[in-house]
Parts: sequence; structure tokens; C-alpha cells
Amino acid sequence: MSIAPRRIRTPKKRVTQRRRGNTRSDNRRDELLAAAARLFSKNGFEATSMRDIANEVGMLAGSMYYHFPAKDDLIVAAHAEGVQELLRAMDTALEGVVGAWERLEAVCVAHLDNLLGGSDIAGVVAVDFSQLPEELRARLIEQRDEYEGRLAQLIDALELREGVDRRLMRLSLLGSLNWTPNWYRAEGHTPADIARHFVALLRQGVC
Amino acid sequence: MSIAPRRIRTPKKRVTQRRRGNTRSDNRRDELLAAAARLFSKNGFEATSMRDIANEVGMLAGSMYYHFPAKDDLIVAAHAEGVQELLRAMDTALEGVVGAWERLEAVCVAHLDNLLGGSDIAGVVAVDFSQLPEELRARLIEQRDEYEGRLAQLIDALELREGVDRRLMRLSLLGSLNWTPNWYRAEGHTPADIARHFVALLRQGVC
Amino acid sequence: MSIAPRRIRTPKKRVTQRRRGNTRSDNRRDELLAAAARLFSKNGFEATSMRDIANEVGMLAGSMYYHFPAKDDLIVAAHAEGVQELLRAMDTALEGVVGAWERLEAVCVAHLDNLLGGSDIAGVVAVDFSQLPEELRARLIEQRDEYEGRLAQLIDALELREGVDRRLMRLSLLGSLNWTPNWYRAEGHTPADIARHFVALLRQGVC
Amino acid sequence: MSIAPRRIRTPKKRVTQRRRGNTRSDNRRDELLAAAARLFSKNGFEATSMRDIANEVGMLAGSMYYHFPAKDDLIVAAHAEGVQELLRAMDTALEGVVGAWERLEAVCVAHLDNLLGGSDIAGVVAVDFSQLPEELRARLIEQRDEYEGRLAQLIDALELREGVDRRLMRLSLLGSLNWTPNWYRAEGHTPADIARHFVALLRQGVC
DNA sequence: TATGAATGAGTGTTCATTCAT
DNA sequence: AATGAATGAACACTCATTCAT
Repeated sequence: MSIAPRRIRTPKKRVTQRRRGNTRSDNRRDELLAAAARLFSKNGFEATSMRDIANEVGMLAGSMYYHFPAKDDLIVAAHAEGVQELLRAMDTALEGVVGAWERLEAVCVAHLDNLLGGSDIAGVVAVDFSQLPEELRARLIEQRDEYEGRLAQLIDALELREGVDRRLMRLSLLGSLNWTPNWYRAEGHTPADIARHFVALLRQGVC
Repeated sequence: MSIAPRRIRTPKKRVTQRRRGNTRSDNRRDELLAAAARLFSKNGFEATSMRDIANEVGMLAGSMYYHFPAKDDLIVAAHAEGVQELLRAMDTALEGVVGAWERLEAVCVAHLDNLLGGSDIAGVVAVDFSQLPEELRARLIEQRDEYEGRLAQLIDALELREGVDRRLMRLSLLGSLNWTPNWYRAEGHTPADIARHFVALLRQGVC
Repeated sequence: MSIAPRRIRTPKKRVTQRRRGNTRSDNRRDELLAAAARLFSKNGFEATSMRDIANEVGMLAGSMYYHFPAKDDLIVAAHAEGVQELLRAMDTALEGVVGAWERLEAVCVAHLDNLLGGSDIAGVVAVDFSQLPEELRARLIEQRDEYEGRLAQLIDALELREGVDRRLMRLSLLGSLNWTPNWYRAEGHTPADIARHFVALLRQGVC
Repeated sequence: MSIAPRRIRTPKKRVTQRRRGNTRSDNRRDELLAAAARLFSKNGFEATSMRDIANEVGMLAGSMYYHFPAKDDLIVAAHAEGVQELLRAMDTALEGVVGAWERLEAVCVAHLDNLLGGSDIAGVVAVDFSQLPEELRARLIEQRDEYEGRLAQLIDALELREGVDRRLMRLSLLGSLNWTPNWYRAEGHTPADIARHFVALLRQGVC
């Protein structure tokens, strides 16, 4: 993606400065963010052009650069939005739920609900980013850290038999969940069903 | 108002015509295929250009169109090659192994070995394809069917407690495995370790 | 100018490889070069777009990239062509001329003749390049070195009074000559007159 | 078939209206002018954007249009500022200097001092403008006329041998001086040295 | 079988400028 | 007197694809 600027002229970074007071309307920025998240999760980062996003909100491509100095920044911001949405969904899902396994399950259900159709915005976190340039990839991973950290805490709260590597357990579960967009079809099991089943497999094993 | 993503350009169907006489060596085609698989698994489908592949085998971009009428066909063929490699690895891994769980484990170890560094060519099956256009995506899924079918057979051979959905179990396992390129780092566990751990999680559960 | 590529994918340098045998037609490349030199000398490097050049030879902008991988390379190549033309003009001008001052004068006349109207192509060497990015600028300077070196030899051949810095003398003369496009008007002195006058000023001083 | 270079965009003439009452301090305008001159001389006219200038004084791009209706007007005004500075430098340099050659030399030293590092603002007059659109170019030339006129006077004051075209002599000297940014490097001769040498070459000739 | 040359639509990005507030 | 937001046209460059040779 990322294409070079006219001539050098020193990069001019102009840092994304997250709006001053954030008081004023600023709704175009949010519109943009939402549209970007939606398109990114439908078509992927590379396959979504700045023009696609601009059109979606009825704006010209160049106008977006007032709000985001580069596509990468838009990706980062949209991804952050997705992570936030997921975190909120996590909080909501956990409300009033006790029992370590029940809590893990509730979160997985929320996760898949968001991934597989619930929210267009959360979907952005399931977009494959393994092919993005190192630097950008690192920024996205960092953003996920809070979410994965909370997931790790939920898993730490479980009583497990000896010999289980809790990190690998988390990564296994996340893989199961995040791979679903590769095969999920709306006609089959519901996202919630799938999530519950995955958790059950881990909890009880299959024997 | 959502705008169509890139690609498309012109359908023009010209079916992959699997070689005319198929008589002669045809090794340039195979070279091409290998190079494509290698690059696809390193950089992804979108990020690999026809020129990249052509250069890799010392050919000009236009020349490839003698062998493959379109990039999609090359993707399909390279993916097929990857699946074949995985199938061969599966056969090798299963040689002389008895015991349903041992067989599943052997196959998972082989799968991750190939995915995470072993073969460049097999790596192509772990490339995210959820964002590819429907039609192409369908062709790839179809190609995986044999592999997944054999995996399904291995899973069918297991004795499982009641209530386990063997299809979801398979997809969960595959997700765990195929998601590994997103977090795997060479310094940590070996691919074989990871694979064995994932199988153990399923087999015994974590409680 | 110079704009970044889609996404990283390793720079892919594809070195400008000055045509293999240079036997075959290859005339489009030369056409392109001539058109570029012409436009560069009329409008400057920055103000001449790749599209301008492409249009000039009836080609689409993208097609040029088959011949030159980047605008910078085109600039370098066109500049080289200009320097060559100037060198040829120098050789022609020197033919049969003896006497160190006469030789210098002949070369200056040829220089201005080319710069101020004779050849569109030689004009490219008088285009200001002091604002170009360091790296490109360095390449152009390097290309001029042969020409300036020959000029330096002509100056070395002169008998001068003590205390004259021959390098500064050369740069002064070159400056006088190369600045002429900033004020020259076809109605006044001829380029040859001007050149002769400049040389005379240096030779005899003004007192 | 030659295609028009960039710029243009829309003529829309709205004459520079030299301040309404011109009562109040008006210092933002002057700040702007100084910043523009500084950036123009560092990077050239084309390579300096309106945003660059606005940022330099902590203003938004749009705000500048209150002070200057178009970039061209800003160029013209900044250039005027540079000429003024050069004229002041000329006056300072001439203070108490008698002797026609000494006066010329003093002015050339001041000129190069300003051009090659001294004042950012005066530097604007050495920026190559030979590629600017005719109309704008004409306005700048007109502004230089006073400076060049004073230079011409200094030259008129010299006693010269017969046959010297004083106009060509002036243009030769100016060319030598103004071409220096194309080759000057801070490590070599000082600007003053260079200027003195150039004058000496003219004065005494080289034989 | 492959090359050389081109096409045309696309990409991310920049920039002078406008204008309601 | 300045801001925030947008426009529209341009720019350098890439890419899948075509086709005569």
C-alpha cells in the first residue's frame, strides 16, 4: 500500500494528535473511523483503499488526510477502536458473571459475536495482519496486548491440572476463535454456540 | 454505499487447461509454482505480484501467462501444491504409527513443522484467505477438503465422550494450528512441542 | 516528486541496465529521453511531471516505467544525454583549433550555443539542480565531472599570471555561462557574442 | 505537443491589496514574510508549501490567505523583502568605502555572504526562478531592477578599458555569484574569499 | 515458449485554495 | 484575524494483463 510522497522535503510527521479537548463535534473523524473499521473487516487492510473509505462517508480521498496523516494511522486508529469495542463487550459480558469458567465462556461468546457479524467495528481485530510491514504490525500487536492480557487473567483464574501451559492454552483458544472467519457460514451454528463449544472442549477435553 | 474492493479487472474465464499434451518436462511450470507458493506464504497473496514471481524464476511477467491465464489460477495451483505437500507429509508422518491419538498427534506435528518453517511450499495453506473474493476463496476451500477430510477421518477414529461435535473439534484444532504464524517466534517452543501441547489440551482437557 | 510504492515488498531495485546489446530498435527509450530533456530544460525537473513527458511521446504515464524505473533515473539519464551532447559539441568545436585561449573560447561558444537555443537536449545541464535531494544531486554532479574536467584541462593549458585560482576561475566562467538562461533574450547579442565577451573579460580583465 | 507544467489552478486575480488601514502592528504578516523567505531560500519556491510556511509561524494554512491572496503574492512579497535586505546590506557594506573597485568588491562580498549562509531572508533572491511561469518571473525581475540598477551604477563608476560591454560585465559577474549555490561547500573558501576572487579576475584579467 | 512493450485503472499522498464560522 | 474542514486536481508509481513478434 503505502506510497511515497512527492519529493522528500523532510517527513513532517505532524503527529496524529488526538483532538484537543475532543469536545467539539469532530464527528466526521468518528464516521471515518467507523467506515474504515467496517471496510477493513470486510475486505482486509490491503484490499481497502483510502478512496473506498472516503466514498463510504461521502468525502473525497484527499479530505481524509486532514483527519489522518496516513493510511497506517487510520489502520492503527480503527484497530484501536475495534479493540476498545471488544473491551467494552468484554466488560458487558462479564457483568454479574461469577465462576472462572463461566467468565471465560462469556467473554468467548462476546468475542465471536463481535467477530462474526455483531459489530463491524470489532471485526477489525480479526483481520489478518501477519503480512503488514513489521512496524505497523508491532503497533497493532501492542494494542491487542490489553485485551489479551485481560484474557490471560481470566485464564489465570482457572484451576487447571498440572502441566498445562497457560500461555499456549490462551493462544490455542484465540486461534480457534480467530480462525472462524475462514470457515464460518451464517447457516450453521451460531457464534455463541461455537464459542461455548470451543470452551467446553478445552475444559473437559474430549475423552 | 460500500465500494467494491480491488481485483476483478475482467473475468474472462479461460479455464486452467491442465497442459496440452502434458508430454514434455514442463519444469518451468513447476518452478513457477514453487516460487509462487514460496512468495505467497512469505508475503501473502495480495502482496505478491506477478512480477515478483516471474523474477524469482528468471522470467518476464508476461511469459507467465503462457502457463497460467491469470493470477487467480496461479494462486489456485500453488495452493494445490501446498496441499499436496501437506498430504505427503501426512502420509510420511503416519507411517508405522498406530493408536488413534498418536496418529492425530503425528499429523499435527507434521502440519506445524511445515507451517512454521519446514517447507515454504506448504506454508501457502496457512495464508489467510478469508478476504479473497468469494469465488476464489471457494476454490481454495474445496482444495483443502481432501486434507481436512483426512484429518476428519483421524478424528473419527478417536473415541470421544458424548456431546463432542467432531467437526467443531476439527475446526478448533485447525484454527489453533493455523493461527500460530501470527504469534510464533523461533526462540520459544518448537513447532512440534506446540503441536503436541495443543493435542494434549484437547485430549485431556485442562481440568 | 518521487512517490512511494504500494507497500514495502522490498525495494526491488531492478537496476537501470543500459540495454543489453543496445542493438535493437529501442527508439522509444531514446524518444523518451529526448522528450524528457526538452521538457526539463524548459520547465525544470520538479515542474515536469512524468505524464507531461509521456504525453509528449504519445505514451501513457505508466508505460514509461518499463523504460525507467523511477523519475530520478529518467532525470539522471536525460542529464547524461545532455552532458554527452555537450561533450560532442566540445569535440566538434575544438577540431583544428590551436591556441589555448582560442580553444577555451571555442568551447564556451559551443556551450552557450547549445544552452540558449541550439539543442533542447543540452539545455538540461543548465537546469538548476541545487534544490534536488542530496543523493540525486550528487549523481548529476558526478556526471558533469567529465565535462568540467575537460574544461579544467583547457584552463590548465592557459598561461596565467600568478595568484589565479584556476578552479575558481573555472567556476566563475561556468556561472557566467550557466546563468545566461535567466536573462537571455533572443533579440540581443547572439550566444556566441556573449560567450566571446565573457572569455575576453577574463582574459584581459576590464582595466 | 508539449504539455503545460503544473501550477495555474485558477487565475482569479485579486490584487495584493497592500493592507487596509495599515494602522495596526500587522506583525503576523511580517512574521509570515520572514518565514516564507527563509523557507524559500532553503528549499526553493516549488518545494515550499503554504503549509510549511504556516506551520513555521504557528498558523494554519488557510489563515495565510487573509494576509496573502495567493502563493504567488507571497513569493513576490518575500522576494521584495529579500531585495530590501540585500539593499540594506549593500548600504552597510558601502559605508565609508571609497574607490570604485573597493566599493564593487564590498558589495559582492556582502552579496555572497548573504547568499551562502548569512541571511536566510536575502537568500531568496538567489533562488532559481528561471522556471517560474512567465508572469510571476516578470514581477520578480522587476523587483531586482533596483538592486541591479545600483550594481550597474557601481560598475559605471569604474574606469574600464575600451570595448567592455558594461551590461555583459554585470551579468557575467552576477552569474558567477549567483551560480555559487550550485557548487559551494562550507569547507572550502569563505564566501568573502570567493567574492573577492571573482572581482579580482574581472579587474585584472588572468593574463 | 518466451520477450518487449504497452495499457488502463488503480494506489497513497500532496497541495493551493475556499469558505462558513 | 484565524480555524476547521473540505475540494479537486495533480503526482509518482504499481500491477494484472495483453499481444505482436
